[in-house]
Amino acid sequence: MKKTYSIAVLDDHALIIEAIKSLLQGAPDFPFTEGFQTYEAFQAYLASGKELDILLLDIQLENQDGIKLCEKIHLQHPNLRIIMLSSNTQPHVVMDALKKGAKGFLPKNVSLAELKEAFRETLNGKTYLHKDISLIPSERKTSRFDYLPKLTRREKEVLKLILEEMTTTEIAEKLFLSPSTVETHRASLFSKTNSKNVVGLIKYTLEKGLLED
Amino acid sequence: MKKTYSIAVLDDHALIIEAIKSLLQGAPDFPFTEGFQTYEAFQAYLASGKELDILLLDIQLENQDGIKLCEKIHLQHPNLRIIMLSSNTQPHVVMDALKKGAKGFLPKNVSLAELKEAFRETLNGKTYLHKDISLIPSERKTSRFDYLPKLTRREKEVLKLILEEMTTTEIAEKLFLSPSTVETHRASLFSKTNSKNVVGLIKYTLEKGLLED
DNA sequence: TAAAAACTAGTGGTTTTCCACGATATCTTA
DNA sequence: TAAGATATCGTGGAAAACCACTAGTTTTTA
Repeated sequence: MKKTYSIAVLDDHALIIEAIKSLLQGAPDFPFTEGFQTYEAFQAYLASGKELDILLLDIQLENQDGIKLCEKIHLQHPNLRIIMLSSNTQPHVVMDALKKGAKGFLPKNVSLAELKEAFRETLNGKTYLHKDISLIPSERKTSRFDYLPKLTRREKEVLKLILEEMTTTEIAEKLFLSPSTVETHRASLFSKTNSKNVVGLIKYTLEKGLLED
Repeated sequence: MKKTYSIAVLDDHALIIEAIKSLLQGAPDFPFTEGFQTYEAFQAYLASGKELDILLLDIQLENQDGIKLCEKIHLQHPNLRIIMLSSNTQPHVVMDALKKGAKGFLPKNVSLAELKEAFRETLNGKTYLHKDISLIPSERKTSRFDYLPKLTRREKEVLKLILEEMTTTEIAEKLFLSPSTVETHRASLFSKTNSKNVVGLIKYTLEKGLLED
């Protein structure tokens, strides 16, 4: 396990960046790494090969929808923990962000203690939500956030190979199965994701992180 | 040679104007003169007979195409140095702006040092481009930003409908085209994204944000 | 204005997907 | 141990995707 984790902030207000930065001076194990005011600057940083563990992302950037941005970043960097910063804690907003890959939700006036707590939780693969944030009870009952369909071992294997642009025949050969069997697994993948065809399946997989871990 | 030069910013985001303004407080020889959020305000200023040496112009104003604006301003005020502000550093965009009279190109998160450097260069009749900007398309591999293939209008339309799980026939009907035509567009989408089939195309589209904007 | 790019549409294929069935074997767990 | 889920494979067929061409028209750009 690593000793320290790198933390970045993407928020168009320099003030927020500064606030987080100064907060984190009290947490040596979570060193503030970088602040970005634009998505482009953030992209450039990651493109240069730098590593990052956690991103604090403003939900309302200048021109961009932070949740969409979250989705995009999440697709490109599945291992990066994204924690949304927002004063808007409406349940549907929170749910939406979580579905698009956010791992946490904090208000902008977060305390150091809570910030650290959120970091620990998300690094452990959990989801952290600020106390005041309550999800709609009916949506809460399942797991912590999403009702992702459960895929069987074989279905996952087949799905991974579909993602690699392989045809049914190729997958069958690779897994030493009959094409019929692979077709059966495909069919059950469509059914589980309510897709009409492979396009829907791929979209579902990428957008909801169906294949993660 | 003058001792000081007047600098103005035309950008619809007040934040950017403020950012530049505060940056320039560290450069007494380049006093910040005025910030404008609309072209009309800028025009009014010049019409009143005030002088201006350099204009920092946002490439993406609210409703206007900054490059066209650049051309217009340049025709009216040939001696005014126009430096474009943009996060979009695609070669063709840069080339386009330069052809329309821009003398420089900078990202919005420019540093004071670079800003001053750009001013000096352009005042000397040269052209200044941010270091990450490459005019040669074949060098884009070295650029920090991913190269995205340029899709035509029709290709984008077709791609959007593919994303909606529509079949070729359905797309053809919706766009009032022959299925053959839709197939042609599909084929060129595959070719442009180096995909073997629709799976690769969808992955590419979602992961690289091909369809954005 | 000439060249290039985009858009259109076709022929005639082959391959792959997707569907609707049925059916047996194994593994898991209540 | 019985039920249920998972994994396996089949037939047959319709629909869709994909390929390799050609080629005329329109729009854009140099």
